[in-house]
Formats: sequence, C-alpha cells, structure tokens
Amino acid sequence: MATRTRRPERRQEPLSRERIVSAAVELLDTVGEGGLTFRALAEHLATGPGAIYWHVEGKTELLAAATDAVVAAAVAVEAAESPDSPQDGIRAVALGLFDAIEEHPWLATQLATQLSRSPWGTVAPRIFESIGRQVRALGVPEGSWFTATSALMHYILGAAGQNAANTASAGTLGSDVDRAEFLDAVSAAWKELDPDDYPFTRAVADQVRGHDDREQFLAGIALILAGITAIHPLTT
Amino acid sequence: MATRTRRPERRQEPLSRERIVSAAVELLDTVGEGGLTFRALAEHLATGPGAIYWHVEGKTELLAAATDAVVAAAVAVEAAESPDSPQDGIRAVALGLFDAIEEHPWLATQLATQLSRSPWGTVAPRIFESIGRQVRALGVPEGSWFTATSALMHYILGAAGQNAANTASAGTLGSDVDRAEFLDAVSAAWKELDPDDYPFTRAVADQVRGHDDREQFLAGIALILAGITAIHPLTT
DNA sequence: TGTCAAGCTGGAACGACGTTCCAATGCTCT
DNA sequence: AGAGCATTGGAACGTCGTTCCAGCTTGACA
Repeated sequence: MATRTRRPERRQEPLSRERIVSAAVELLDTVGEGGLTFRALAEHLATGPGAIYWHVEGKTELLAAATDAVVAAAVAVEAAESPDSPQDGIRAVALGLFDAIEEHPWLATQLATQLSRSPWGTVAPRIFESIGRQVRALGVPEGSWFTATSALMHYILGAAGQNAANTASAGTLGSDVDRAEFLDAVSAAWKELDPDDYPFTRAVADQVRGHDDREQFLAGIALILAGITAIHPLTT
Repeated sequence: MATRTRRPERRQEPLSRERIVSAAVELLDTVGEGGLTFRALAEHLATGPGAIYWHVEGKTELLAAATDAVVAAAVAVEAAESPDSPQDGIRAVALGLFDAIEEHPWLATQLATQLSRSPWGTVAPRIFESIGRQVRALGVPEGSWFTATSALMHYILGAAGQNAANTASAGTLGSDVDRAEFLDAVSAAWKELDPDDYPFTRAVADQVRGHDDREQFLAGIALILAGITAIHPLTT
C-alpha cells in the first residue's frame, strides 16, 4: 500500500490561529513581554513572519487573543467545580485569576491594557459573568447586581495586577526565599521615606514584611463581601 | 550697564529633566501613548534625541517619571483640601485619581505597568499614603491598616483603569453624546451574547445603559467602606 | 583675559522591531 | 493532469529606541 508516497511526516502541523496563540503564550511565559517578537514566534513555529499575518491581524490582536485564551482557561477551571456557597464561588473565581496572573506575569499588564483600551471586549464579559453568577446566587437584589459585580471585578483586577511582580520566576522553593528578601527590601525602603511626607506608609512598613499575598487578597474580598451584605439587603 | 552683551534671549530655555517629563506628558495627552517618540519629543523641545538621553535613562524611566508626575499632582490636589470626614477624604483621593485618569487616558495602562513591574516604586507609596491617612483617621485598628488601605487602593486602581476608555477625547458636550452611544453599543453587544454562556451578563445589559461611571465608582467605594466598618471595630 | 576641562547638545548611524509584499508552494476540485 | 485558490516564508521597508561622537557652552582657575 503506497501510503508512503511523499508525506512521511506531513511536513509539519499546519499553521493555525490556535497554534499561533498557544505559541505566543508560551513565548510570553518563557521570555517575557518584550520577548514576543514576530520573528521569534516565526522561528518557534518554523515558518516566516509573513505566514503568521495570514492568521492574525497584528500584534495587538495577537496579545488580545493570548490574554483571552488564558483568562478563558482560568475562569473555566473555576466554573468546573461547584462551590459550597456563593462566597466560596467568588473566592474561587478570584483565586483563579490570581493564580493565572501569577503563572503568566505578563497577564497583569495585558489585562489592564485590554480593559482600558476596549473595556468591553471579550475578556471583561468572561470575568464579569463568572463573578456575577455568584453575586446573583448570593441573593443580592437585582438592582444592585451591576454595582456589586463591578466592585468585585475591579478589586480583583487591581489587586491581582499589583501582586503579579511579587512572585519570582523561580520554581517551588527558591521563590519563597526571593519573596522574603523582596518584602524585606520593600519594608526597608518604606522606612527610609521622608517622615513628614510618608508617616502612614512608614508606620505600616512592618506589616508588609512577611505578609501573605493570597491572604491579603482574600481579606480584601471578604471586606467587599461584608460591604455588599451590609448595604444591600439579601433576598435569601 | 552692559547686560545685553550677547544673550538677547538666552538661546532657549536649557534642557532639564522636568522640561522633558512635562513635554512627555503633553505629548502623551495630545497624541496618545503610541505618539510618544524620542524623535517627536526632541522636535517638541527643539533638540535631538541624543540630548534627551543625558537627562533621562530611557523610555521606561521617562514613562515612569511622567506617571509619577501626574499622580503626584493628583494626590497633591486632594491633600490640599481638608475633608469633613475620613470618608470624604477617601472619596476625594479616589476621585482625584479617577479624574487624573480621565484627563490622561494613558495613565491607566501606565499605572498598571508601573505597579506590576515594580510594585513599590515611587507611585504606589504616594497613593498608599494618601488613602492610608484617611483609613487611620477613620479609626481602623492599626493591625488592619494595611489590609484596609490595600483593598481601597486596589479597587481604585482597578476601577479607574477600566473606566479610562469610557471617556472620549472630545470636549465638554460632545463626549456625552459619544458616551451614550458607546454605552448603547455595549448594552447591545451584551444582549447578543450566547444565552447559555452569558445569562448573567445579558441580564444586566440594561443596567449598563445610562449608568454613571462616577456614581458607580463611588458606590464601590461605599461598599468597601461599609465592609471595613462591619469587619473591623472602629476605635472612634 | 585666555585656557582648559567638564557638562551638555544634537545630528548621524545602528540594530531590532512590526508590518507589507510577493514569488513559490501545496491543496482541491474538475 | 491542470487550473484556481489558500497558504507559506523570506526579503524588504519604514520607524522605533538607543548609542555614538564631534562640537558647543560654561565656569573656574591662572
């Protein structure tokens, strides 16, 4: 059977938008934001820059697609597990995004860029929907859905964004050491601020040392949840 | 007296870091983020690109300086007025940043970038300090200062960032029309989402139409303030 | 006042990037 | 087998951030 006519290994997987986006995410993860180049991407895919443009409009769209892919995966993981309570559900969504940003440090900047350039593209509704469902399940009256969900989403994006750089690129254990050193450095820097201009920041300099990002992040969520419960009479 | 020997108009104002940063902000405001070029900046300052590098390390530092300058001005305005209550103080800081981002749309992306690249540079402490003072005045126990202030800061940055693109570049009245059209478009787009994937987002599509950004922003702040009061027993 | 080193200027040049262009190649029908 | 079209990938273009360096200005000292 002449199956081996002339295609021993199919030359290679054909190019596709998905393969390109996936390679872009990989490149962003490994070499960082500045490392994503159409030339590097082309080499990674064993092709030329021109071929990529057949599937993708430009770098802006490519970054948007990479961001969307990662966010979609993050909220999909959360949606899979059914939480015990709406509060747990909100925490799950929040931590899903938190972890995604930790895993893909470039995501923080990209999220901000996507959301501020086209606030209601494909990324925002994904996050908004995930949080909103839990807000509804919480028993928030319908008239307050938008306000409550927006507040949670904004807090999550703001907090997760800032915490992005706190995690080193290292693996399992070494990063903890780096992190301790990093927090020590921040704490020390804060203590050397001008006492007249920064009395408060100096006063909390010690609290920053050794604090747990994840815990702080969840404490903020708890604050907002408490606020929602306090202000909006729940219907359950 | 021969004061007019040879210097009728001093050739020109000498280059300085401040002049460069100020020109950069102006350029960012007028031609947008992509329009800030060392060549354009040089032309604006009637000099060459090389001269700029004597005062500034590179584009990254220039953007950081521009961001810092604008943020410093924003929180300085707020600090000038003495608020009636700590709550009013927090609202003042928040609205100060909100307005700054509205006035300088590029600020949203830059804030996110600055905060995620070097989370505790010069920008974060400025904001942190402004909010923190009000939190302290609010009577929050010292052990919760960091948590409460961080939560507020993250919400403010997250919310202000997303609202940046909502305001058109136009002037006083025309932007309101643009804004109404914009919200209509968003609302319409949300209603066309997949009913299976986006039931919640579709349900609130009407609430987005005609909502007031500023009001929503303050509603979120109120939510967090209520949460703080609910969770942390105030000492006043 | 003349001289010299240091601070500062600005234009030319370099390498890398995003993007465009297009000849060559594979694939799918008839 | 051949025509037509989708797809490829490498070369080329213009612009960017950045570097380099020859000249200018300035202020201190002799």
